[in-house]
Amino acid sequence: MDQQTPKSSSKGLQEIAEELMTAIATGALKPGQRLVELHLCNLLGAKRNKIREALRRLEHDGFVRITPNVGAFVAEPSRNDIEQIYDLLSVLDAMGVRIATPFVTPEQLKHLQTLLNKMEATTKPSLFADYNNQFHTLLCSYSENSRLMKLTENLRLSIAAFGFRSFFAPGQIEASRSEHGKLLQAIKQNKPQQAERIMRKHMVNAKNRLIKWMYKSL
Amino acid sequence: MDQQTPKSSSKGLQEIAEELMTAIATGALKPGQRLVELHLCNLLGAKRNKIREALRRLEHDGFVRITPNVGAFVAEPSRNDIEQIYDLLSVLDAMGVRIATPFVTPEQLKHLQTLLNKMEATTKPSLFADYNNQFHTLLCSYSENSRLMKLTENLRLSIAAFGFRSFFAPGQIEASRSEHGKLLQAIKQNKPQQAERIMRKHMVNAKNRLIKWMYKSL
DNA sequence: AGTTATAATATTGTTGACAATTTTTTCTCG
DNA sequence: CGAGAAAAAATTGTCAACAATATTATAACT
Repeated sequence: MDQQTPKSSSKGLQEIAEELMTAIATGALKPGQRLVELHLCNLLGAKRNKIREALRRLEHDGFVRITPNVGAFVAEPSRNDIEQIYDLLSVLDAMGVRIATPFVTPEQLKHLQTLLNKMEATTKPSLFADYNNQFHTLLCSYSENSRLMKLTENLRLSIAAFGFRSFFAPGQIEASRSEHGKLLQAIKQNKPQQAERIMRKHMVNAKNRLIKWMYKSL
Repeated sequence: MDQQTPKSSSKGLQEIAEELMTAIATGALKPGQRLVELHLCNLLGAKRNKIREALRRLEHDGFVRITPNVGAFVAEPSRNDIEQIYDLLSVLDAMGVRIATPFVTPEQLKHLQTLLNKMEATTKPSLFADYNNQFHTLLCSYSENSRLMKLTENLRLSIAAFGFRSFFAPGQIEASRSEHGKLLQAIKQNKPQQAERIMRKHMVNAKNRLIKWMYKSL
């Protein structure tokens, strides 16, 4: 009768996968950590088959590494992995803003500005990183390309566990702010190509800042 | 004892998923067609749990649509879906060629040229489309970004079932040839940015040609 | 004949049990 | 005490049976 029963019974695959992803992204599950199916079962209140499927999906999306007959482990992204992910994000986010720019409404602009304001008001790196993610995600959503959205969300999550680290380096928060400012201006002036260029540069810079900071001893 | 047993026993998830994807891509499984788990079981010689997991992955990657308690159906990409996929491919393939260009070896260039030659020699649309896919895939592989590779392969497969149709339109094969020629030249001359631009334009053109052809009655 | 209710079948969803394998612990011997 | 073998426990992989639901076929009625 009722069209949309509120997913009455147990948790769905999507939910479980998301919970696991955020647990990995927030660092509750640490890189290299072993993921025992039964533990996840009573941790998330789900049956083993569901956990199993979720783990396979997470492997496919690069969040965990599965060794046959041994088990699943939280992925430990190498430097190369990080660079790959940022390279992908740079062109995808840039594409997003290019497509979105001509259609951004004043309200949406306001939301973006609000997030930038919040970023102005904070100096705490982890919080700043959170707003930063929200900004990029929101902006990307305005492109109305659901596939692009899913891809970028996944990529962002997969580096969330350590992407925030670059904001600990001195001067990086300021640099990020300034780049975001320029970006928003290009959007306001309805210049898609310029916005795309700025975004791409911004993400490449972010990549370089993070790499430099993480591997600064070398 | 032996380090690498050759996947002795039954089929793995990866295999099953790939078989299903190619079956969808080649049109052996048609858009909208219902996929009954038991049928796939004795079709692929796999157990239901494996089929199940494979279907879930395929749903996640956009190859099938799953309705709870009802089942899985081969996806029927809408015009919007097709545009989304081509838009993604245009920036991803372009990124691939940009990264690859500075590192392409003479041998790799030769392989690419060989494929272009084959494309010169054929006028059969489906065969042309096949070589076309091989060309793009091979070129993308030279970027050495495994994530990019996986993404573009999936995207290409997900439109393979009808992407070839545009080559039935008069003049489209020739247009594609000329664009590929320019692209290879830019690569030979080690001009990454130019190659990137050409690739992007090429993919946008391909998108427009396909859309125009598929929805020409409108 | 056409339409609706009812039964039969088919299909998906879920669960627990068991086999195969790996990991940990214990035990034995030098 | 340490190394290595043997036993125990833990974990993953697999499967078949069952429940819940949807689809199809049949029957009853107008």
